[in-house]
Amino acid sequence: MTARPPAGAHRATRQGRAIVAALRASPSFRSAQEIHAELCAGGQKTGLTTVYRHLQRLADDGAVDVLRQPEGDVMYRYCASDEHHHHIVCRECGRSAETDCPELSDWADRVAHSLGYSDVSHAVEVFGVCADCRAARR
Amino acid sequence: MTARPPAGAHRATRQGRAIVAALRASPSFRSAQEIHAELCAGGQKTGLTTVYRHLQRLADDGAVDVLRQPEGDVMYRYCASDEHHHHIVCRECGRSAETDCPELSDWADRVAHSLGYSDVSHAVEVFGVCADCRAARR
DNA sequence: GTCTAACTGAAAACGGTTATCATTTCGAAA
DNA sequence: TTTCGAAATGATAACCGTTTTCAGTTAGAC
Ligand SMILES: [Mn+2]
Ligand SMILES: [Mn+2]
Ligand SMILES: [Zn+2]
Ligand SMILES: [Zn+2]
Repeated sequence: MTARPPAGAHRATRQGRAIVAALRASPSFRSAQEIHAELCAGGQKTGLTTVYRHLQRLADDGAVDVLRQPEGDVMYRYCASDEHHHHIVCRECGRSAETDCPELSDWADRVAHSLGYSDVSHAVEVFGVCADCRAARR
Repeated sequence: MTARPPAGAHRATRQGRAIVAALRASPSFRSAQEIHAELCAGGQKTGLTTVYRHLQRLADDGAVDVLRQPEGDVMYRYCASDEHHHHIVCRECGRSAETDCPELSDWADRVAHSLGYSDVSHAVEVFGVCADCRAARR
């Protein structure tokens, strides 16, 4: 009886490394299509499907944060922190910064419970214009 | 010279009234497709395109609030208040309640400015399980 | 009643994402 | 080092909510 491998681990591939590298190199949230285009342009041939698959798994594993823009596109960013936190995203260039949110969690819990809701979670995104973009404007 | 009408006002139609009525009657956020199905089931023949058009205009006019669910579908709800506010949405049935957010605005402004961002806006949705759904569970 | 811009809705187009499936590749075990 | 099955890949097609198109209908000002 040939005891087969555990079957469940991730395998190291050129494409996976390239996708993680692209995410790590960017201070902004990026879409699957942007990453795909970037890899192709840089000579790293990779299927769009594969990019989607890796981003999805990275998100499931909690390695990247997912942001759904007001327009609907889903964007990903490699996060410095693995704690729960939120982002401030530049409306013009996409650059984002992270911030924690103790007061926010308290507020959400308090309000939700007072209205009879349990199992509370919250989604917060703050948008603005970053210093660079403001300078470039004028 | 026949002075033509102002050209810009909205016209009263059976379909428009039905859509507004459906929104007003619901305490939950509803999708365009849900509203369309409801109208058709109730004998109010209406094109899906028309539902989308009315919801879009109502949203532009600020008469309804727009919520993009984590899964991506866009949902609409007729709002009681025209002030800036946020929602607590039941993950199971969609029922929502409104809440204001003075502390939240302060938090967002403070954090954003400290990171160099201006023209700050924020999007917040709180999710939970409402009392009815919690009761129905067990 | 006339007239025109607003409105309607069936059908086709759109665009991002996911499913399919034949093929390739990784890597644990032999 | 060779083997071999699960994991990964990627071209293609399907999906699905939404938007566009366009020919026909209708509200409502005159
Ligand atoms: Mn983050
Ligand atoms: Mn509201
Ligand atoms: Zn910027
Ligand atoms: Zn509920």
